[in-house]
Amino acid sequence: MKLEAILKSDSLSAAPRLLGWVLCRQLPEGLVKATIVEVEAYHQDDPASHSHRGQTKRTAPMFKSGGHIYVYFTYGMYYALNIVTGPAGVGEGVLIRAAQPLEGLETMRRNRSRLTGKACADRDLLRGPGRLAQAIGITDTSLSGKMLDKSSIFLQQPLEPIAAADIAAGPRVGIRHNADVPWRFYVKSSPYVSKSIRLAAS
DNA sequence: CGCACGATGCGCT
DNA sequence: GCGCATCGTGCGA
Repeated sequence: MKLEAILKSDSLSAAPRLLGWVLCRQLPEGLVKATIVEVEAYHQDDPASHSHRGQTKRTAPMFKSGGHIYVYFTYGMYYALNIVTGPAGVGEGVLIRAAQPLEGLETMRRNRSRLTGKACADRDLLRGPGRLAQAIGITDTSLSGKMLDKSSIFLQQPLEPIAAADIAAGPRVGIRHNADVPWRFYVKSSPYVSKSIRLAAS
């Protein structure tokens, strides 16, 4: 399936289809690549979504057309990366929660250790939205509202398509409202999904 | 191991 | 003020 078609669809359809796509980020030190293994869908009618209470300066990118980027800052210290989906005017998107490192491991390790001061296992480099953003060098919200490809972030087609049988759905992580709906999607066989999910799945 | 809590700043009521 | 689409640490078993 073409990326354009995926990004044009609503977040619930787009989220599982983004699994397996390769997230790429061009940094001064070099190119960094990782395979997306865990995502969550958020849309306007969803009380857990930032777009639910309407458009604000912060959430405006969510209301742009599919393929834009939405970056938000939370818990006083973490950033999280979302891919906006759907038509312009509708506030929805897909949170990238975890990925498997492919290229630029050195750069990612350096980016992560810069904050903690400690070494980080390869498996943990991109496990969780906050860590993922750190590893690929997102240190502010300046990418929010930019378009994929026209910025330093873009997606490449999966090296191998993820089998439908290898995709699982479950409740989303860390939210209060609408916490029961199974709008988190992840690659069942991947050891790179976040820990709470692996516990929930096992 | 698992669990509980503190860090830390911005958007929203 | 409060709460957050989180993470690392420190403690006890």
